[in-house]
Parts: sequence; C-alpha cells; structure tokens
Amino acid sequence: MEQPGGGSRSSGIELPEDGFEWKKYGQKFIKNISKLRAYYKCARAGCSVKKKVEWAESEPNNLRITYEGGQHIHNTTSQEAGPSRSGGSSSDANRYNLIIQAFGDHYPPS
DNA sequence: CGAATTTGACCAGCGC
DNA sequence: GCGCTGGTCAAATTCG
Repeated sequence: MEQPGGGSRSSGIELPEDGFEWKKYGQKFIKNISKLRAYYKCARAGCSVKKKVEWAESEPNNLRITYEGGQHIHNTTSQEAGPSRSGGSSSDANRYNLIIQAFGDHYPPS
C-alpha cells in the first residue's frame, strides 16, 4: 500500500545524513506538541549518544533533530562517518552544526 | 541467514 | 492520591 516496489519500513520520514550511524529504537506521537518523535541511538559500540527526531505528521519536511549524550567516542576517523571534521575539533559547535545542517540555519527558532 | 526495523506494552515521574 | 505523559525494552517480521 505504501511501498510498491522497493522495501522500506520507514515511517515515510527522510532523515538528513549527519555522517553517523543510528539505530531507531522507538517512535511515538507526542500530544503536547502535536508531533511525532522518533528515538535513535548511536549504533557504534561504546557510544551512547542519543538522537531525537521530531516532525509534524502534516509536514514531514520540517524535521527537528536534537542530539543528546555529548559527543561520539568511537573512531569516527577510522569509520567513515565524520560530520564536519574540517579541522577543528568540536564539542558544542558539533551539535549546532548538525542541527543547522538539518534545519538550514534557523535554530533555535527563539 | 543475519541484520535491521516496527509496533505495543510497561514503568516512572510529575502535576493538580 | 490519582491520572497522564514520555521514554525504553522486547518481540516479531521483513529485506538483501
């Protein structure tokens, strides 16, 4: 019905590739914000970083991504997943960069 | 076959 | 004290 051809159990939401691997472990509809929220966790061993994706059922194009946990501790250098490692280390800038990459440059809205 | 993903249900904390 | 919500886990199913 929803997937003629290819296979895809996705809920129909396209996540922006941030350069890391994530494992989805839950999804729920939050009435408080009238939006859907998906819970992702870093798929790397030893990395307990969590990622939350929030979007409205009417606007799957408006994704709101939030990173929790701090930073990835696995070898992003040896893996093939490196966000914007253009030189400079990162900590808070890393989180902001990822969010901006998903929103464009309007975060937070406030 | 292995791996990945999805859904439902349960639990805990908080507010009034 | 009770109800409600959010968050996580487990199991089942499916694809390449």
